[in-house]
Amino acid sequence: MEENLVIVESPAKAKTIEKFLGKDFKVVSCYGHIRDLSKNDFSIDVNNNYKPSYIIPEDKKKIVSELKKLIKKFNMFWLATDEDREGEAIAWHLYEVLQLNSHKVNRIAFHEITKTAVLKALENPRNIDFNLVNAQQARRILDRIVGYELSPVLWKKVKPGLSAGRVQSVAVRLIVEREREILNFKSTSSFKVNAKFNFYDDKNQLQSFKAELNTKFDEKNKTIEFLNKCLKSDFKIDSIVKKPLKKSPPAPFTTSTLQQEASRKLGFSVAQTMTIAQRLYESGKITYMRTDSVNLSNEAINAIKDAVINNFGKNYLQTRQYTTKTKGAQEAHEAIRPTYVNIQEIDGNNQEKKLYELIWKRTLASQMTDAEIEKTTATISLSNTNEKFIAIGEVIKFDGFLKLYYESPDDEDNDNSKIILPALKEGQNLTIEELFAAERFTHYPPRYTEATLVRKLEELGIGRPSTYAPIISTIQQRGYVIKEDRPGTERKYLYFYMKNNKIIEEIKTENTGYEKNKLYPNDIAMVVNDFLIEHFTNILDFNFTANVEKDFDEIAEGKIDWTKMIDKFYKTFHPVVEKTITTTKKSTGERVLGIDPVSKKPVMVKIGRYGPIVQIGDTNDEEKPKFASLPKGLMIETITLEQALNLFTLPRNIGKFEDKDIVVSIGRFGPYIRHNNTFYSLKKGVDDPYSITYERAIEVIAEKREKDKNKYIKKFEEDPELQILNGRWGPYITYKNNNYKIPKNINPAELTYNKCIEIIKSVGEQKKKKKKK
DNA sequence: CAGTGAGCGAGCTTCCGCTTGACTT
Repeated sequence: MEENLVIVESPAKAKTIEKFLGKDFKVVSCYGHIRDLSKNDFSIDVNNNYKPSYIIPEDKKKIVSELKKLIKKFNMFWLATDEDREGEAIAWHLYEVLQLNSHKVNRIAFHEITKTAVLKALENPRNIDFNLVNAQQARRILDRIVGYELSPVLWKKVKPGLSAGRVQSVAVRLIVEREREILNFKSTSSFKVNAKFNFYDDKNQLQSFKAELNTKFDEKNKTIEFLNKCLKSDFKIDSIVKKPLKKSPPAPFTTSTLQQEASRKLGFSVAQTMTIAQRLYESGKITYMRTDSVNLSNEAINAIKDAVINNFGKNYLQTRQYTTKTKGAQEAHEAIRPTYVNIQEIDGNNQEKKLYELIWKRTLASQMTDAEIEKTTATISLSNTNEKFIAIGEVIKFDGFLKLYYESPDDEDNDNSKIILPALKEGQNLTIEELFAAERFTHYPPRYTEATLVRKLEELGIGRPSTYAPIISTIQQRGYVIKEDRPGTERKYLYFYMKNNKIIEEIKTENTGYEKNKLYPNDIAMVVNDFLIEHFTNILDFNFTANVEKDFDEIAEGKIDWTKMIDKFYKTFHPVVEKTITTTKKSTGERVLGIDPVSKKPVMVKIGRYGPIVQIGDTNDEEKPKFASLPKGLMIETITLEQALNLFTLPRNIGKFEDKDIVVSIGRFGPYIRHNNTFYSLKKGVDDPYSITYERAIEVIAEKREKDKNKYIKKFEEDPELQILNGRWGPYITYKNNNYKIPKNINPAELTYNKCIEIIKSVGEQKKKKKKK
């Protein structure tokens, strides 16, 4: 019989802790929750005090049976799961499932994985906190009720397969509402005036600097009027104001801030950041990567201190402890930091190195001095009018943490690069060298990126570090949201400049509205969001989570009974579900666009069985209505009558080639040309099915034919069904509608018939083996 | 692979938070 068994949540943590403890301790991991409500039914008995029925999910059966075997060999058990709601519940589930003897169980917790913290925890065992466990059960059951009652409503009233939930529906709402703000945004323009001034300094050296006018003109004529005044004006420095500024370093990384910075600085997606961080964590290079805490252990702060002094000297050291401002933070772990701060560079792939470097820099910077900046504002007056030019310069007096780390803004375009002004004196006369005015437009609010959506959710206290990445993938998988790039459009703007003491007008063009990796709502998101807001306002409220969190806290403090809280919620929520199912009509987002001038029938857009469609004529009419699907880029919300009618011009017969018709249309996989029963895809952005010419269509056909020539590597007389082809991922064998990979060491052109059959058989067996596993 | 959108009905879909691997096209 061995002595002590410690159970933690993560295997990497188990490995580390085992090193701190003596021979009398074995540390194992339970891999998170081992018990949950069944995925396949509601699993809550609403007539029996909301009694949940828990099961051990398929993927946890193995670990549970291993744990069961293991506990027989030990005498004392230490449940060392995280010290938060979920961690406490995991400890309780372990206790129940493993049927541990209550006299032999100790509940312990540590917020940091350091030797002192672990040893200290062992000296302070306690019992399982059932209030905290109940707070978790309330959270779990509330989420199940909301998710599993709302989703079926959507299946009946909108479309099968959809989903709704406390977190995802709010995330979708944010994106839908932002898109509508953008659609309704009216851009206005004004004229911004800039100038460049010259003067000779004490040493008779020519100096120059740039300045901007303190007013913007909303009319072209006023702008010209002002510019003409400038031509006749004298310029002089009116005043110089110097102001010291301090900039403090940002707090060490949490999951959310790491995701944001990795997105801005390294271009990583939220999911990418998490997988890379996971690898760094598993190889012991960084602390736990799913955390909402900005806290650093004392040991870490000491190590960072040394690292700052070694790298930058004492002048740059300023230790600080950060406190979290995040709503609902549970702070069960430290901030994300290098395990060993003295290691500046790690082995690993490029991405791992980059992410580590980012974490290392941010961690050190957090314990460095403020940056001291001197901001100079010079005001330049005109002799013949009251407007002033303003020149702003910034000089870094002491760089402090900026020596190492600079937090990127969301929008790099708005980052006014620091201007250094020459030494200026009040009363100095200036001559104007350059003068220009450009028409500038107000910009719509920015669309969400993955990272800015995470920040917004965190701000609202919605979602947890472990769920930010999954939320983003869920709302995309359900078809609510799509992440993509969209091209901008050209825009003309007015530009005036001074030349030979005259003002010259010019029309320039610029590209605007180009979007990269932004989250766009689909039509279905708009329809579902409107439906949910109409009938379930409370759940979609941005404060819903914050409100129920207050209740969970009271349950955790033992002030209220969890079943009472759930009962109160269910008694108001469930009747609305029932009422919505029985009394509301199906929601299709239908919008009537106008009348078709040919048939004189109404034209409408709505969500159909297979997606958004335009319909001409009513379903009840004698004559069946005509349908056309909305192609990518057109939305129910914004499509015009003209655009809708245009969709009915397909399929389009554009002429005969080699005695056969060429027909252009749009199918499930996008626009295509059909000729002689062969399909030729049209690439988006290159060819438009509504306007493609006969000549261009023949070109497309010829291109594809040329490509197909290279498609066949080999055919066999023994069996025409067996072929070696060149595919997107290289050469492969195709046989009876199945494709088989060719091993890398084999030259496909030299394959014989028998060798192919051999490959097919061996690959087939491998597939079977995998299925069994 | 490149139709579809009438209507009926069977059987399916779904939540949020803890954890890691196992996945191919």
